Amino acid sequence: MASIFKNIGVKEKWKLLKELEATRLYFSKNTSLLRRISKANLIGVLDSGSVQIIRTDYNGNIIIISDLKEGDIFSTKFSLLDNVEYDIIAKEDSKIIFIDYDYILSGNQKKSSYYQKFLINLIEIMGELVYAQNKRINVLTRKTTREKLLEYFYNESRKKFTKTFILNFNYTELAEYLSIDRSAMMREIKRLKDDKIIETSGKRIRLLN
Amino acid sequence: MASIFKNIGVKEKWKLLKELEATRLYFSKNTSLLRRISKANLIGVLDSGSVQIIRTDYNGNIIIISDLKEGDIFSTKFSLLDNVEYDIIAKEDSKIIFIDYDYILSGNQKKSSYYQKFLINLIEIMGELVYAQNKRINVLTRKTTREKLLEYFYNESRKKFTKTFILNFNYTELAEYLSIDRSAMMREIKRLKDDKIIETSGKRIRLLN
DNA sequence: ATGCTTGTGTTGCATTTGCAACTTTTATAA
DNA sequence: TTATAAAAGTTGCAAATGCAACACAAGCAT
Repeated sequence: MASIFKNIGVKEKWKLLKELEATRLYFSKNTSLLRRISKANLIGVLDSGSVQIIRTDYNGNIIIISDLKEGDIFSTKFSLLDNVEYDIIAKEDSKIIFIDYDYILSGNQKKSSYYQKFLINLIEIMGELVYAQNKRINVLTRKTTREKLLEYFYNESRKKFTKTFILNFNYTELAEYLSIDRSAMMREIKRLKDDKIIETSGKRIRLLN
Repeated sequence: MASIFKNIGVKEKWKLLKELEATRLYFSKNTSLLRRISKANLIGVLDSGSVQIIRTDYNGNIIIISDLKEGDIFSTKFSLLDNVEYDIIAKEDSKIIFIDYDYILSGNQKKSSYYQKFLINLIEIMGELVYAQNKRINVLTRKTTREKLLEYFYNESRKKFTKTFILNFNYTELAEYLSIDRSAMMREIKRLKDDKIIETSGKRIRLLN
């Protein structure tokens, strides 16, 4: 798992943050980050606590876009946080380091070894993000509920090198990930079982044949 | 628009590629890149020509995942090119530079200024990629055809600062981007017009109200 | 233990959607 | 120009899906 400060010592970390003119802000539980920070191009690093990126739809329903934990990053630039529907909320008291993204890109920093490590770590994290998003797009672009489920299951099976695996999500979350109605999903899972394509027992899924 | 060699001179570019142990390969029109390169963790930079990332579904239908042009990058790591359904095809005679992704991440290169510029450019490109993917996920996760269309239209309108704009896609491509049936999409567009929510004339869309 | 919340499992029903099969229009190439 | 291909526009219909409304189980906190 990539981390933005990987291979960077504590002292170097603070030197780096100073060079980058980073600021560390404290947010108490259930407060909005976007209420306090400008929507400029920032990268936020969750130093402690936990936050959620959420979307509020026209009905007022809240959709959790992502759950971030210590060490995770988010960005007002490449997340859709410029969009009015989106917000980011501290789920616990949290400390967040903000770094100016344009300043990173401007390249007028010293070429310190830890700065270069920081860049490499950022690339690694972004690579993981791109990969996760590609995987999600890959399932979301399937037309039917059945195809979405099977694509997701086969991917998990391939990743875990076994035909039998445990879901990372609960069923409610899986429906949200696949962006389908939960009850319709349950119905389709039953059909997959009736058709002897899968077997399930709780969160354990087994791909047959 | 970001470019991987931005702010890097021609001489420096070749020095950099040598340091990174990059190789440049030639692919003639309509040949598969994955047939010739290993599926190791590579970043490919399209030096000249054009390539497409495609997915072949179980019916044998080919879905174009992305169209790459000069300067664009792709990766066997964070695209889904490890997936058997995916392939990457030269649409014209093309020259492609391959760089080992793990080698970039290993950080055991010299701290030359052009190497740092390269890293920064890579971050910028990946940032754009993440943003584009987030935008697509944002529309794909809408439940109905109408919501998908309106979300897409409102985004375009906001981006272009006008209620009247020209589609970047043709309607066939738009349906593919939204992952919906084209005829169903056309039907819904007609309903949006009937309901006086939009007006269209060719690729020109006007949002009413 | 008791209540409360969250997740699972199910069903009926109206609506939406994909699909197939067309025609017409617009581009593109010979 | 004329063929040819690609895109736009329609429609009927069966199937899939979302939604609402449940019952029930599991987890959690007081």
